[in-house]
Amino acid sequence: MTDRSTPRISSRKLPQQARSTELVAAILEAAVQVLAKEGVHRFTTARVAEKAGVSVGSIYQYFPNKAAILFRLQSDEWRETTDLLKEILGDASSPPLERLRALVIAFIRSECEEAEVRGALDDAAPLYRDAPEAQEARLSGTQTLLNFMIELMPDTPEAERAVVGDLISNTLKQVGKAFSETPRTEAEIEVYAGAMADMFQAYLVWIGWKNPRASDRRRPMI
Amino acid sequence: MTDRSTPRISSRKLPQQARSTELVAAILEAAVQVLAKEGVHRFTTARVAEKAGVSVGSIYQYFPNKAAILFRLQSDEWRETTDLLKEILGDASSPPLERLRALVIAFIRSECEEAEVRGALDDAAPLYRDAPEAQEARLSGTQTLLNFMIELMPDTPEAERAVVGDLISNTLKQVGKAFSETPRTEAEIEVYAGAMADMFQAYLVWIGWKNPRASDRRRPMI
DNA sequence: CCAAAATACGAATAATCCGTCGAGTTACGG
DNA sequence: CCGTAACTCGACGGATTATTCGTATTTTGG
Repeated sequence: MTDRSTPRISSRKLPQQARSTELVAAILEAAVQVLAKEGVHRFTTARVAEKAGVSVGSIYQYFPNKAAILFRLQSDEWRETTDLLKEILGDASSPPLERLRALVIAFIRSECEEAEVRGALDDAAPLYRDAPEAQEARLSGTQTLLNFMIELMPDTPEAERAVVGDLISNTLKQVGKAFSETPRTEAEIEVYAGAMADMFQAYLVWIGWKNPRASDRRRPMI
Repeated sequence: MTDRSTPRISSRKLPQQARSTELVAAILEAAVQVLAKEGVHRFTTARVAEKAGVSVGSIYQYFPNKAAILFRLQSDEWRETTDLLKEILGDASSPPLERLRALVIAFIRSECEEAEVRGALDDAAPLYRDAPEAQEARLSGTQTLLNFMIELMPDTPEAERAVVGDLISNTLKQVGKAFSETPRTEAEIEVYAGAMADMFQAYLVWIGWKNPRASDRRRPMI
């Protein structure tokens, strides 16, 4: 790897004809398989090329380097997850704490479903972590949750809300990741995610009770 | 790396004379420096040897492979942290929830202090994660906390207590790790760790309130 | 002071891997 | 139908690295 300080990691050029589009798709699919079956330290351009039925050179037509393939996979996953969260949070009909609970369960479940690939992607993180695109993407993912915190803690001072939001979203992300690293049954998932939701709820209720203020009549939180 | 399925990772042989003891110490010290300054992917036996002022061959007298050096570093850190926790939890004079708070703050602070090395060690985890010694060590670290949970939730059924304990210790560990990945001021540490302790406390109080039972008179939890 | 054991050395080995390049192939536009 | 551009190929260069092993040096015990 050419190991410049901030490696380019976006696409080298975009596929224009049909065959090259398929080629990129084949590469990505093969990459997932190689990653899941062999792990990061066996994840080589040669192996991906072989699995995809293309040549190494072709990979480098559309990916500037190996890390770019991994980043692309991670990027796609992030997008999917963000969409999932947005969908749940967008349903304004159910009360905030219920939406939070639904979100926790959905998130944990989603992590467990693709644990194989995600675990390997985390191992590979050092390869693309420093790229500016990655930092950007991570930030945007967190932002969605932080905005939702305003709904959950309308009467909490901005500064405290930021800390609490950071704590909750980090817990969700990090603990969810660790939890999904070992295979889980659906029952285990529900119990654990339920407990996590309970913890968030107890915390938020306590915060709400600590900062009563508010226009006096407001639907209680639970 | 010889990449056998379950690589030996413990010491190859023990130093017997004074010079070899110093040599091992020099290797470990150099390893820390290389790791902190260069990162995992620059962590090579050659670089460690050079920094330590010894030869590559000497390294392999006492470490079966590169991963063993990293595992040894991680192992030492785990031991230190475990001792720290035991010390705090052992003080039977202060009430459980206060000890938990002290523990959270001490743990987070300790993570932040050695963030440089720890971050790199996490990146290196794939290299030794599968070794039986590592799995064992991880387990023992968690056990200390789980035992403490009995004190915190005397009236909670065993099954639930296990889940809650796992959730709390995972949160502490994982979120602490993520938090320490960016440099923090002492003030930030206290705010964040305080918030985490608040969250645990709110959760535990809520659980205690949900499972009242108990021999009626028992010192209330807060 | 000597023999044997422990220790230290570092060049050599064997393997791996990323990314390039020039030649060959396929599709497209006119 | 042909010239050009897009595309694909895969051997090869260049670089890095983990680990070994024969040799040299130092310590120890007697």
